[in-house]
Amino acid sequence: MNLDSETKAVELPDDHGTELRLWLRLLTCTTLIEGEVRSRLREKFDVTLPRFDLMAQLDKVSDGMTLSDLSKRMMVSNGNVTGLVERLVESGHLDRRTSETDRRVQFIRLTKLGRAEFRKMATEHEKWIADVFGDLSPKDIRELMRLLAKAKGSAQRSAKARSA
Amino acid sequence: MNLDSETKAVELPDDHGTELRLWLRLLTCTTLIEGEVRSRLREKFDVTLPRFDLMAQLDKVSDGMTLSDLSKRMMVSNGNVTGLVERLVESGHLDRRTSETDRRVQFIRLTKLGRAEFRKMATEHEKWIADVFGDLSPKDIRELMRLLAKAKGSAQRSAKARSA
DNA sequence: GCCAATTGCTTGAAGTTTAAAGAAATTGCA
DNA sequence: TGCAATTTCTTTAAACTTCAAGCAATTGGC
Repeated sequence: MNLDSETKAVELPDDHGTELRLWLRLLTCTTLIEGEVRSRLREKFDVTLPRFDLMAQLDKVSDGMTLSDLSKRMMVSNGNVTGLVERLVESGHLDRRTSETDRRVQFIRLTKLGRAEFRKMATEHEKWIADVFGDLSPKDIRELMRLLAKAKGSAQRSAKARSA
Repeated sequence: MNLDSETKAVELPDDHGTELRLWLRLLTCTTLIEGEVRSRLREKFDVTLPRFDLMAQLDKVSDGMTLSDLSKRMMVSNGNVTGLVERLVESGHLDRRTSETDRRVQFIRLTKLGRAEFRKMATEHEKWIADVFGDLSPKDIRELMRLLAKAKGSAQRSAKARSA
């Protein structure tokens, strides 16, 4: 009887505990910060996080974006974006225009109102985030950025391998 | 005229850009992994992520947990947990029992079926996560753990300061 | 013991989210 | 050209989520 291999098999049926703990910690951090941002957005601006996120994507460009672009960037489903855009057009923050060369395509832009309101929120938002990470040194931040970039690459590789 | 202070004021109206980029990267990582886990859970086990998360909390304990405990640990609202538990009791995965000493309190446990199914899923889940972080060295993982712990502490401090 | 405050949970409304199916338009290829 | 794939977007159903209001039970002064 091979005691070594027996013991190993029982105690280390592949030790993936550290990765799991890492994932849970990552998730906890994100959930915590997301909840905080959500609360503050509601409290100070009476706006939901998804709407803020959508406007943030649109604020980056001047000439509009299609629904598909939005759903890819926000990493949510197409149908989801349809509904969000609908409500934001309704409230006067967004402007939708059908493409002249491809009638399936809708270009979405921030209205003047939408951009003005977003800019106000974004300024505050940036301060909140700075405060949230206030205990981290510049070096900590650089290191986190680097490691998260590596993690992102790894996760993309893993996701791609599955769907292939 | 003081050129220095002028320039500074224009170019650095508080530079919080790095923190914001860090937050977006953190969020992207989490969203990416979460989406991957969600897909695989649905695909292989036909279960939703929230249900898996809830069962994961209950699997840690043998003698059950109250709804409040669950909502605190999962960092979601009370009403949310009520609905989730309801559906999982319905499907035979959970068991609810009213406390004898405090009739407001409900103790929730995994049924035999629930625990068996969860264990199967958890084994697979752990492998997925190990693969997701597969490109990271043990040292990378240790560093990420450390920095995320620091970030979590910082975020908690920030959240607490606001609500105070 | 009384009763205001607190705690545990549920409910209802509004919104977000996904997955899946489908409609409309365009593209590419034989 | 013809028409099968593809792309873009919408729709639908079910589930998830939050917030706020509310109910019932318990607790902590007094």
